[in-house]
Amino acid sequence: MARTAGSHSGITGPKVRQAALELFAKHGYAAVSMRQIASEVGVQAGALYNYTPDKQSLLFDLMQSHMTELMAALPDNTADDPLQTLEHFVRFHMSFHHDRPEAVFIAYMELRNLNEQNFAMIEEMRRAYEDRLQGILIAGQANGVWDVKDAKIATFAVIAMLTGVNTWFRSAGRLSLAEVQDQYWEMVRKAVGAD
Amino acid sequence: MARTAGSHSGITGPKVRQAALELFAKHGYAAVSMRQIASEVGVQAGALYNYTPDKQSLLFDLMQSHMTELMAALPDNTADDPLQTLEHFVRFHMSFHHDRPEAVFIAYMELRNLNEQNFAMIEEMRRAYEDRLQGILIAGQANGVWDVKDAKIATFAVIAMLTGVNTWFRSAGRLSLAEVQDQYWEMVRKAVGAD
DNA sequence: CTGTTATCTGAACACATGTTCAGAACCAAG
DNA sequence: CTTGGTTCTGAACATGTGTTCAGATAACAG
Repeated sequence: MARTAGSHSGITGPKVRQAALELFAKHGYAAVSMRQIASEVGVQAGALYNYTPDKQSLLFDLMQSHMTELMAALPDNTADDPLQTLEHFVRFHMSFHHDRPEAVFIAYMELRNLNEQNFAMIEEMRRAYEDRLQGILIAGQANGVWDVKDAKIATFAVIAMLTGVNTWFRSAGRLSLAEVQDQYWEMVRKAVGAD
Repeated sequence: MARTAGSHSGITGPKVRQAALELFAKHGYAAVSMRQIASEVGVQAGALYNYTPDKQSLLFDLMQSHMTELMAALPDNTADDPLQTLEHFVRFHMSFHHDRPEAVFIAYMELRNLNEQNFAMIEEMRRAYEDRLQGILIAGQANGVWDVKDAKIATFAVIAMLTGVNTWFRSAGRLSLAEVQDQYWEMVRKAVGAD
């Protein structure tokens, strides 16, 4: 019969993930204890093990969810012309990352705390994401829309530049996200040599 | 029992720093124990306290040394024209960071493990470094050498882009550092709108 | 109400943590 | 060889670690 028994699985589960997300982002995976997470949730440490087999899986699940969401949200790019596609990518990357600073932070900082298998899986998803940008850059190069010497290098450069925004941008600052997006898009457009 | 040494302050001291540098860079500050560092040095944990008052100071010293070296090595830029100054900055940043990947990694990843005072000091040094680039960008803007909408944003963008190289560049790869420097310089030059 | 079952507590386990310190081991000078 | 000072060991301290599990607790079905 329909599950529904005694309690708060539907509430506690998400709370555990949320607490882990915030604490890992703030203090780092290694510096956060299961007891701290439990305390944030309002529960004893043992109860966490109803929701994750171990601490490592908790980290991995957060990172995997993030990367899966990222890939799913990434706009398709078979239709438009390369310049528009690149612009969409730039704006998408910035707004998606802006909306989930903790997950982004963890995805970049905690790679070394994944075990070998988990690391390989996340790394492959990251590569798939980078490949999407690289594909766009190659397409525009083939069409003569812009001029990049090495698509791989340009890919790294653009992603690093865009992701870096998360380290300083605050919604309460002097610029809105839209303004920052405009300026970054202009820099990217110029950097690849598009008019 | 068999002890190893007698008066090795001049040897053990640097060894402690080196071991801490490597281990912190590889596993993260919080994930590394004093006993691991000691073992790398070939000594018992207690002996480390002849060289550092505590673990926190060990981290801070590494970061402070790195930032001090960075500022000291940064070429002066009062003489040249802005375009050349910017090019020097770009090439300098890339080669300096390339030469000390562990220190760079630590300087970016372990900020949150500094206590409040230490964090403030490192953060100020970082700001001073960024200000140097910002100064260059403003000077070139004033001279009409290039066109950047917002010098602060351009500063962040350029630094993020350049520092990102450390995450993927390997000397054994298909490109030399010089080639990568050339390409990044071209992208930066175009991004700021210089001919 | 009773019976069932998912959820949680609280204690325990075995081991790791940063740090301290008395005393041993060592080196160099006299 | 003796003395003096530096460097290191080995054990200890108090606390924290991830994880397990028997049993208490709560929510539902009948």
